[in-house]
Amino acid sequence: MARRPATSPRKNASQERSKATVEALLSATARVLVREGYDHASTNKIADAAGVSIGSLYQYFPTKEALVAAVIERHSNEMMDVVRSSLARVAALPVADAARELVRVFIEAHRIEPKLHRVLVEQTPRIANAEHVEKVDKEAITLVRAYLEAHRSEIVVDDLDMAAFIAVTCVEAMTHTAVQRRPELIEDPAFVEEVATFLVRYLGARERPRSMLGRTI
Amino acid sequence: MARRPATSPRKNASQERSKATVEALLSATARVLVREGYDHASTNKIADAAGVSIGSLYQYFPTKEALVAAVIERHSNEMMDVVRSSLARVAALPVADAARELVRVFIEAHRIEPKLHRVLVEQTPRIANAEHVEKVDKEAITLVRAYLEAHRSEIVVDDLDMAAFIAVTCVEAMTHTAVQRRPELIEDPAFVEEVATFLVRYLGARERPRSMLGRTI
DNA sequence: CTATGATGCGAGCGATCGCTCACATTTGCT
DNA sequence: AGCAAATGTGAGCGATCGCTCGCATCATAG
Repeated sequence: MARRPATSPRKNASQERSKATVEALLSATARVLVREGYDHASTNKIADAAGVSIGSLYQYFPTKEALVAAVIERHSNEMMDVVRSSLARVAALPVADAARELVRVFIEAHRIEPKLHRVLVEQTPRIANAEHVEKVDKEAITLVRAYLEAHRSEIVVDDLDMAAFIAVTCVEAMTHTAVQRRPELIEDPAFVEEVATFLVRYLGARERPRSMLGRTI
Repeated sequence: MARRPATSPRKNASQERSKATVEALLSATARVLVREGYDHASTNKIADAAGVSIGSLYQYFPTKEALVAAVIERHSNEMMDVVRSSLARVAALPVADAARELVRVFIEAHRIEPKLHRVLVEQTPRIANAEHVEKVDKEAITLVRAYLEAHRSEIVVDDLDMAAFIAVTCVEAMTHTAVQRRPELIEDPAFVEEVATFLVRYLGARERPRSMLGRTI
């Protein structure tokens, strides 16, 4: 009898059946988190919403935090995919266009389950959260830095690390804040344009002549 | 007998004694929040830490959330004071200097109990939190907008609302992110300089000639 | 002093939480 | 079919939580 002490999550979900259980748990967790917030999202409620017994929940996730961490990981991976795949096609574009695309892709990434995103960012206990939320930014910074390196002749900033950090942090903040507090801006093309302009002027690339700037909203 | 049903907080803390109790509760709440995080900061622990009985706690604060909300209010008022008083002295300065001061004052504001700030921003239930955290930004945006209006001739942006929103949101984000994830940047004068430059270039004000930009870190 | 209201106290209630475990059912394999 | 492993079940435990309430103590006015 090699059976483990029954507690602790089962190592592998080898059969199809159990994959479905895990999937049901993850999506139920997301739903309950959105509906109840972190504090009131009890494991019993989540198991109910998943149509799964509480015992099964604890066979795949050792704690509530582990369950939420899995949801965070999945969500931030989805966001990273959007960012990665879109930024990959930008390498050859001039700075002004790349900046616009960077802004666009961050907004696009925030369209993925925005309510869940909000709960995860705002209510999730620190330990589980920081690592993954930070990961998106970290990778974006790396990608942007590589782009800036390749386009050094077009820009005037000196410290590429600093510039990439500033660019990503600001775009992320603008996007995040707009999504949470000014939803109307998300639909406004002038907003994308303005934030892109913000970036371009900082990086020092040539932009459209000022006489053409006109009103932007 | 005008005594209320004993429950619900007592209306007024008229005597000196009760003011001290309220003060003890507020500061104990801050301490326990930092030490335990929101979830594990129980009202019993807070009452203990304040050297006050749990009953007294509930005579001044109807719920745990109300108690935390009071701490949030007090903290964000302290931050607003710093921002307000410092920005008031900037009105006459040219854009480049004002931008630098804006960055500096936000960093300064984040020096007030940074650990408490972090817990309040990151772990506090939404309802109590959003209103006050947002208030600092709202007021800063108003102040910055007024400044931009007065200095319109120095800048090239068209939409002052948008510009003020972008400026404040980005400075706040840079500061917040730096405080939480890159503490070394807070002490780095080049960081202030770089973010200020970021702003100035966007606003379109004249800045030091590019030949002088040199390395900034 | 006494009386009265303001303030302080803390055992403990009811609810809920995260989580366990003994057992049942299903699946895969021979 | 038969058996073992994988997977699923849910009553309920112990802990903790937010919070109540009956009562003690303190401050002040008369």
